[in-house]
Amino acid sequence: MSGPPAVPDHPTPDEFLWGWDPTPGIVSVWADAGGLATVWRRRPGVEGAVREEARFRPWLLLDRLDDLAHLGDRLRPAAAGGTGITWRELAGHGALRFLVSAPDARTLKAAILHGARQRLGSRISSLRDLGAESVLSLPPEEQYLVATGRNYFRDLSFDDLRRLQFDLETQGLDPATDRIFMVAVRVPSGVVHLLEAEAISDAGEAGLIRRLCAVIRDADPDVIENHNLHGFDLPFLVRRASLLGVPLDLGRIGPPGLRQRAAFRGAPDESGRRGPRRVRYVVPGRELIDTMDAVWRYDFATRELPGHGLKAVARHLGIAAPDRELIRGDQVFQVYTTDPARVRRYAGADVEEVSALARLLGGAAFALARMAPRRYERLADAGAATGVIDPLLVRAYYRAGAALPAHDEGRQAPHAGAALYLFAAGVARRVVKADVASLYPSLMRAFRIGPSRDYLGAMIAMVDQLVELRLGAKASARAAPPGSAERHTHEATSAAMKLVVNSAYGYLAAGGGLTRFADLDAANEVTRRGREMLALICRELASRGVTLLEADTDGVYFSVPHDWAEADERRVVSEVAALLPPLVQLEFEGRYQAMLSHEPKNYALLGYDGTLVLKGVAFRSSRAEPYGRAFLRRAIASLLAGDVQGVRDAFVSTVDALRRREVTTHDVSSRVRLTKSPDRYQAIREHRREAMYEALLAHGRDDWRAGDKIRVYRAPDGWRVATEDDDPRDYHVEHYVRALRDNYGSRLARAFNGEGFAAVFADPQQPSLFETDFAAMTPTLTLLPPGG
DNA sequence: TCATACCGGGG
DNA sequence: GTGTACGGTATGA
Repeated sequence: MSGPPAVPDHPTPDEFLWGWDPTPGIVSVWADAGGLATVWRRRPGVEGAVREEARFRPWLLLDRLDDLAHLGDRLRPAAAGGTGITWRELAGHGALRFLVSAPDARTLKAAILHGARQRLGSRISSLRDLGAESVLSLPPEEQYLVATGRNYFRDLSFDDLRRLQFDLETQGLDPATDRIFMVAVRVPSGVVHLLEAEAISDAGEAGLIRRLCAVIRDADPDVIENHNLHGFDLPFLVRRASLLGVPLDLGRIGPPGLRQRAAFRGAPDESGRRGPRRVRYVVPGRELIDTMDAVWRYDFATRELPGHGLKAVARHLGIAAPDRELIRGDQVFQVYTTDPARVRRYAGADVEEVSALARLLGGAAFALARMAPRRYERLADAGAATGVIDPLLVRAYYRAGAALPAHDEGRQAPHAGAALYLFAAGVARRVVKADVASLYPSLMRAFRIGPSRDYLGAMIAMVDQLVELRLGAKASARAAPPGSAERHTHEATSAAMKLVVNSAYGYLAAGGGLTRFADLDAANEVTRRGREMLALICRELASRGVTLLEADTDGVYFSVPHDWAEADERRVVSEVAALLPPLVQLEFEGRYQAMLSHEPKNYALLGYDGTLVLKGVAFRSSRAEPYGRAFLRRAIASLLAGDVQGVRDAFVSTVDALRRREVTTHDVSSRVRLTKSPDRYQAIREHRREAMYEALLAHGRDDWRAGDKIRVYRAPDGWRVATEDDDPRDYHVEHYVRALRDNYGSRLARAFNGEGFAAVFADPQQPSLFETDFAAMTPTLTLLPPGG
């Protein structure tokens, strides 16, 4: 490859990121193969959206013109100003170098297929059969947005959108048999309508669906939201409406009925049911947003949510009302028959929470839609690499008039990942954490590592710009009043930029089957630089007199000598930071009284304010029994305070409490999930008995459902079911005594030598030959050999 | 015991 | 036309 080829136009990095057409206020786009784009725009504070129609020329990219040669002189160069099918050869090195367009995508497609069949045979039935290496064809809306340089939401803030939430209440989960009996609808003004079927009958349900459509048409929202909208409410509604023969007239134009698009997550495809083929519903003029997607994306970054259900998330994020009505899913309809007011409160709370959740977490997708040439609803459920970066790159090359590289499946190069070292195990004091902010994007910028085939340098230019812009967005967010729309928009912009920047590396590593510019060599170079950087940081820290504890990918824990002050800690971090390339920033992240280092990625930290944080599966197993969990926290708190006597006391008192049966049944029970239904278990019971189910049956229960969670505990003769209102304390004491030492005590073992551990966790009822002076013992730190 | 298959959510 | 990921549990060999 020679140097970068000349390209006819010179898009700016600004245009890579933001497009170039300043048209403000676009809230939805719908385009068809005939080259008609319908655009809805609104002005802040004005209730109605304006509908505009625009003509565009459908276009696609080909690797050759051969298949259009049969058109003869009906195929004309774009420069000659033809109105039929035209072509233009793009500059640069990419395989997809012919931009062809026509007034109608269908005639263009038909012409290509006609030629392709002559060349390759009749098995070619769609453009897809030509392969991604030969053709790039975008959905009509994206063709329009790429070609015009327009984007959604310019000059709008999230609160300028007209958003509507609706939530179905049904008799059950199966639309073949269960009816919709209530729908809660929150319209953009904030008013909540509770629509109810006048009777539990075909006519009653059909009337309910008609009223739902009428409320939505009246409110005329830009956006329709719910939690699991695409996984439950829409497919359920579509199915019921079809069974009842009610038209679903929800769009802003066109005939009634929802359209479908292929999606990875969504409802199962009704026709073919092999593989992960799913569909999502689409409607002209409105964006259908599932808050579960936003929750998913949020949890991917934070990994702190207890679950992804609406109620759990709302509670966790502090948007659930304190008196929030809760009803178990399988009881909703039954409660409705006896206490309908309760179900109304419940359904109303659902839509209120969805609205708050969408506002809290939906901003990132909103901000992305101001950059990438895709519909807002697509950006809300797309992965960052294929869903955001790829469209941005395609637009950058289109704008430059530059040929696009085709997907390259490439080789499956072995990929070396991040570095992980455990330098020491046991208890360390005066611990400091230092880490590199956004390590991988920083390395890409610092060493100019980008996809080798990105000859415009668009990806690095975008990462550079996003990182810089994000600093500005963060500052603007801080400057804006808390809770204001302005602050919200800036925070969302910052979050969206972080998402894109952090996925740039993932884009490289994803492999050519997924992303157009994938480059495993570049990805390997990023991780290699990362390992090198981490090793350098560790080496330089160690040479300044600290003790290294654990290093993982982009951060390192170390302990400092006893006579160092915080200023000394900060000084070594800045000294080492100064040795790194300018764009790689090592930061002082935190300091702790003490750390228990157990295994890689498994440790406990005691802050100077006394807070104890446990990290890793060894310390936070969901199956852990409450008594063990409580013991572990108490013992580790003592251990990190250097109080071995306290650890011994925690163990002895827990053992004593078990033997005196002072521990409740609940506290020795653990939560398990039932996977077999009663029927299924009965079917295999003679063949193979399973303790959990036997316990349930012995408990007199045969009405459970697959997926239910129960608590069980060990009795001397097997497993039993623990219930809320019964506390028989007939558990197998010695089983739990053993578990206390083997499952929980063992997590402190690295802080002792063998004899010390044996003494601390010795059975209090079996006096040893000599007394141990626990108060004189100190937890130890063991330096591990490199590579261990 | 280890490998793999499947789940998450919605009423 | 799409293209997730991650940690847990259940299962089967």
